[in-house]
Amino acid sequence: MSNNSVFIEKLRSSGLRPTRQRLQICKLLFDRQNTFHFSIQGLSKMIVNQHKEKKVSLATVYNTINAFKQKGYLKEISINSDKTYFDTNTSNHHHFFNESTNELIDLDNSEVGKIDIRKKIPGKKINSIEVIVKIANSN
Amino acid sequence: MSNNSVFIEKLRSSGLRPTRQRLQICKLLFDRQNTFHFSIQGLSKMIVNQHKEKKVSLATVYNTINAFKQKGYLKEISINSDKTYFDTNTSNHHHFFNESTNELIDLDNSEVGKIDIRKKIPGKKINSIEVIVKIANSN
DNA sequence: CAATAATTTATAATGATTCTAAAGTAGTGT
DNA sequence: ACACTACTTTAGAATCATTATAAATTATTG
Ligand SMILES: [Mn+2]
Ligand SMILES: [Mn+2]
Ligand SMILES: [Zn+2]
Ligand SMILES: [Zn+2]
Repeated sequence: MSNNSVFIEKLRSSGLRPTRQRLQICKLLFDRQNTFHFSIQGLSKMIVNQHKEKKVSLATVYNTINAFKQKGYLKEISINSDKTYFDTNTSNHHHFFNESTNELIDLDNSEVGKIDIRKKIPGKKINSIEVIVKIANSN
Repeated sequence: MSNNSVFIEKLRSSGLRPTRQRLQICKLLFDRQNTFHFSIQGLSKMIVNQHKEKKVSLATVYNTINAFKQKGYLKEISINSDKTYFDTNTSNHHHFFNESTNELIDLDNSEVGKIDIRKKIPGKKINSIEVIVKIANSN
C-alpha cells in the first residue's frame, strides 16, 4: 500500500482534484502489485463490494476512467463489439483473449517476436501495432 | 456481374431463403471485384442509394449480416468500442486502421512476417491471431 | 462567513443492436 | 385457384453501454 500522495498526484496530473470518490477509484486501479484488465461494469462492482460509506455514481466512474485514459494512465482494449476493457498496464504489449472465459491475458512485448509490417502506407505514420491472440479450451 | 444463382446459393447455405431484400444485400456485398469493409450504417446507406422500389428494414439488414457472419462469409472487426466493421475478405489477414479517416486497409498475411508467439497457455488452442496497425497522417 | 468554482449525482438522451408481434409473402397439397 | 402453413419483413419497443444535463453538494478563496 503506497502513500496516498502517489494517488493524489495521479489525479492532479490527470486534471482531477483528489476527491473521496476519485481516490477510491484511483486506489482500486493502482494500489496493487500487478496490473490488471477491467470493464466499467466490473470496476463498478468492485466499488460496491468495498462497502464504503457512500456509493460512487456511474457518471463519476466514467469521467474518472476517461481522464486517466486521456492522460495515458490506462489503455483501452477492444476485443469485440460487446465489451470494452481497460488495462492498467500501459506498456507496449499484446493480449491473449480467452473466448471461453472472456478473459484477457497479457502477452509481453518480449513474448512476441518482432512484427514485420512489409506494406507501406505513404504519408502515414504508425501509431501502434497490436496483436490479439484468441484462444479457447483445446479439447 | 455473376449469375444470380451464386448469390442464391450463398443465402441458402447461410440458412436463408433468397428473398428480394436478402438478394439485394447479398449482391451489394459479394457482386463485386474486390472485397471491402463496411459498417451496418454504411451498408444501410448503400441500400438506400440504390433507390429500389422498396426499402429494406434495419432488422433485415442485421439479420442477414449476422447469418453471413455465422456462416463465415463475413468477418467482424473490432477497432474501438464505438465502431463495428464487417469484412467481405474472409481470408486470414490483418489491418491498418487509419485513425484520421476511420478507414480500414487490408494487410495481407503475406505482408506481415511470421508472428512468433512465445508464451504458451496450457490447455488452450489458438483460434486466431490478429494484428491491427493504427496509422495517422505523418506530418 | 460569503461568494465562487468544482464535483457528484440522478436522470435523461443517444446510438447501436436485438427483440417482438403483427402483417405480408411464399410454398405445399388439393 | 384455394386453403393452410411456414417463413419473412417490418415498425416499433426493449436493452445496454455511454454521454450529456442540470440541480444539489462540496470545496476553495477572499
Ligand atoms: Mn456482435
Ligand atoms: Mn470509447
Ligand atoms: Zn494488458
Ligand atoms: Zn480486411
